[in-house]
Amino acid sequence: MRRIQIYDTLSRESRLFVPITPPKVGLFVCGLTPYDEAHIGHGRTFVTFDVVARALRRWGYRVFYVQNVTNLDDRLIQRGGAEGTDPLLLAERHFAAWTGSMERLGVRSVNYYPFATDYVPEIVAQIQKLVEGSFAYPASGSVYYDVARFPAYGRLSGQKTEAQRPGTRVTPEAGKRAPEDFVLWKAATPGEPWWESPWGPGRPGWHIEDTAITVRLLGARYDLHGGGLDLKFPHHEAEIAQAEAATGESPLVNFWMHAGMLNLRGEKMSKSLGNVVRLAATIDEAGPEVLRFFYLNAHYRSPLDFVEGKSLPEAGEAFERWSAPYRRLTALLTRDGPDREGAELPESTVAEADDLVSRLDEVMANDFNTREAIALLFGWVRTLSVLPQPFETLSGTAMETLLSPYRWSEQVLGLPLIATGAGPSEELAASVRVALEARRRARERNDFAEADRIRDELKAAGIHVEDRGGTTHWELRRASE
RNA sequence: GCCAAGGUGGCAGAAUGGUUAAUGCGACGGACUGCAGAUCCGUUUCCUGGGGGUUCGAUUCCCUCCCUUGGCUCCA
Repeated sequence: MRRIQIYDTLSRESRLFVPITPPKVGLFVCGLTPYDEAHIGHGRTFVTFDVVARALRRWGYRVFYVQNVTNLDDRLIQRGGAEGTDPLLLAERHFAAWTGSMERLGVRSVNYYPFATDYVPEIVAQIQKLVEGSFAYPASGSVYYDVARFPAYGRLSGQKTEAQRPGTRVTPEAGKRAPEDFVLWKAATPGEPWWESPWGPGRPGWHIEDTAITVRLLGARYDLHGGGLDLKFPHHEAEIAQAEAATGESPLVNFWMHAGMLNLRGEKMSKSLGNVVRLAATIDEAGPEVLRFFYLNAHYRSPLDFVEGKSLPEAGEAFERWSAPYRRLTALLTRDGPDREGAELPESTVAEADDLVSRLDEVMANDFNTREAIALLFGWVRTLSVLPQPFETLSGTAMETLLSPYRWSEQVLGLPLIATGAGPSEELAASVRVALEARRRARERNDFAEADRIRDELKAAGIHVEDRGGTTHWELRRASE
């Protein structure tokens, strides 16, 4: 199979990817806690791992992609309490909105979204194992992980434990033996959702759901674990400690992948700074393709800076040019069908297309370098724009050849998004034809004022008109562009 | 303070131990156009944070300093 290099954040190096049981690949990505609207930083992470799954599937792997949903935690309880809503219902609601955004962004590779509260028996069982193995201890109705019992704790993040870190102040929590110990099971508080357990009524801590879910669904060891860089410590550190101690197997995952943060004007988005850019609204404004293009226009591990009023318009310009040949070819094929008659391409062009597709696979196999892939595709845009034969003269087969690098992109990058709408309606097309015919006559009699008036009017209706050579082309564009 | 990831042209953002350091956006000039747009051609001069070191050669490897971002038990 293809040689795939993936950067593993635990070993801090790029390594050859070899699945535990090929062609199967287990992929787990930390999902989110749906206590509020998703922002564009969340979007980046999930588009990243969508592309990872798409690429691996293209290369013949059978990827089982699991992404958990923390549908109960402190924030949900707090928010629910403030709104007078059941936290579980609140989570449900935000989850629905969030998957809606994901769908629009073309994130479709997740196989299963397990909810934390559907895995309480697994969670309790795992905690029990940890208690039995003396990796965890109960204290006043809660259960804590005894970090001192797991020497590898801190290897992923390079963090030292509190004990090794003199001079830091930590507010001690009742019952904890050491400040770095984390809660596995939280004793119930009146009015909050709770489950029965050997330690009394309570609910799961934050970290435990992931390992209870992955041990159940992906096994004690699996191939890939993804998430935002901000989860590296303590969350992923805790996952390793929990799973490896509970199963006795190591390593929990072969490759840790962390997506870089999306910064807003150089600083992290956060509620307290009031600089959160909402995902759904951004998709509305810029269009899902442009946002997805923006994300993939940087390497997934690099920090990416988002500047309002600049980043997306810029990405929009680039995407427009990048996808223009695709749109023109697709329109012709849609109109005439794949069997349309016309000229074939010279051998050299066919070979060039094939070669490009292999190079695309190559750059993607190098730690999913989407930016490099996009750059290569821009080279194809140039090739197409200097092609001696106009698209209109080509056969359906020839057009498919020209589209083949874009087909690769549809499959792997998820761009352009396969259109969900049917395109302009026949009714609209007819009225545009009438308007353009009027404009043509106006131009014929050199009445350019009238011709431009018609063009401006169409533009206001979102119809972009271009005179290319002797013919006039038009297409629908988003009003904001 | 500790840990981690980064610092590349006007901006965004790749790559590489070695001839001219991608690609995009923007700007400028030209071709085409009634104009615009799109496209093409050209320009945007000696762009890899500072300083050391290794090397025939470093932007790439090592050390150090500075700066930015993230994490240090809420984080995608």
